[in-house]
Amino acid sequence: MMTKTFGKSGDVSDLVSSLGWLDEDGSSQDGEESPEMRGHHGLTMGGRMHSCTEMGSEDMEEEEEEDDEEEIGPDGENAPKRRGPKKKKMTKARQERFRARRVKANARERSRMHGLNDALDNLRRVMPCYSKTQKLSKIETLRLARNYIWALSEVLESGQSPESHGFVEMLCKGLSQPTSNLVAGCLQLGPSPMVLNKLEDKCGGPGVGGVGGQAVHPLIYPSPGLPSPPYGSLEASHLLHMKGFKGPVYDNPSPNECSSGTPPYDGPLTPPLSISGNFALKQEPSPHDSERNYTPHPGHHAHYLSSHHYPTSTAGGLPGGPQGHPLFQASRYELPLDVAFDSFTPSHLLTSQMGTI
DNA sequence: TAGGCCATCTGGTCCT
DNA sequence: AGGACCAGATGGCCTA
Repeated sequence: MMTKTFGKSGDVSDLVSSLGWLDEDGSSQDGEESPEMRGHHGLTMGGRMHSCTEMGSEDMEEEEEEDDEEEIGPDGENAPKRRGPKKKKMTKARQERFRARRVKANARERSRMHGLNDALDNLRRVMPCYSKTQKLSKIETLRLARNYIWALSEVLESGQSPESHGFVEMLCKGLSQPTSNLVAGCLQLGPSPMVLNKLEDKCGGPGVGGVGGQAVHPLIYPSPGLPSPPYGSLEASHLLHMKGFKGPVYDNPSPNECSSGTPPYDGPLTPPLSISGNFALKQEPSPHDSERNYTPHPGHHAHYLSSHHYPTSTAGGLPGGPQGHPLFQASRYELPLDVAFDSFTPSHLLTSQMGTI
């Protein structure tokens, strides 16, 4: 591991261990270095450290000197004195301060990324087809969110029905095929009889409540006589109480818009109508709060990943690509059994469940 | 096995 | 000086 990592860097492993890199940040409580540290030892020491201002190569050479008080130039005693300001020696005290700063910075960075992920998770919850186990990837979540805002704005402006293909196509614009299939399946526009059967199994049948006693979105089970889900009032204007439905008002996207796996941002997509006033945010406790106290574990990645499944975007076709629009293809992606449509309630979620995004 | 996605560490930069 | 933010790099896990 270390030998492999430092293979190109020469013998710096001694330096690394002398600096205490293997046991920083509590990441190696049992004395083993974490995988992350393994990787970054090689990176830091082997390459980028040369441009580091905090610990430049000269400082590193100084660090190799166990005696803090000796001052020997990089090339030995006979080396000409450097011009310019003298670099501070990396004494042990400085090393310790540096490590302490680094440890704190790492913790802050972790916390920051956790916050970012929490916000992303909150965003997932207000997206169509939220599933606790089949989470959308980060990039797909952002794309779907963009499309969702755009589609809702279109609904408000043009009166387009949220049940139309146009609405769903707007939602799926630029998404990967698996995600598009997921959305289409959620909105019952895709080839989803099997999917719906699964959902019925899970939900107790169309219109019979939702997962865990939560409401089923009426777009999925628009049968008459369904109990009114506990939506707020805004969703009525957004999605559910659309009057004067004029049928699909969808403008087909340009042929090249969905022709790549990671479609570039196709223009400003400025929503025609501002709905910013609908975002009355109310923070709810995050499910990750209990994970805030980071306890590094060799298998923490496995633990995380084993409990989250992401629809991979590598499954071939792309929207508008050679395989055609995903909404009208045979489903290659099955919905998870626990897809929770209760989150597909735009306004009440926006007003009551939406955390800080 | 390759590719996607992820968490993490890290150094640089900017700001207070 | 220290914190926030960012991007690069790395390795692990999962899936096709």
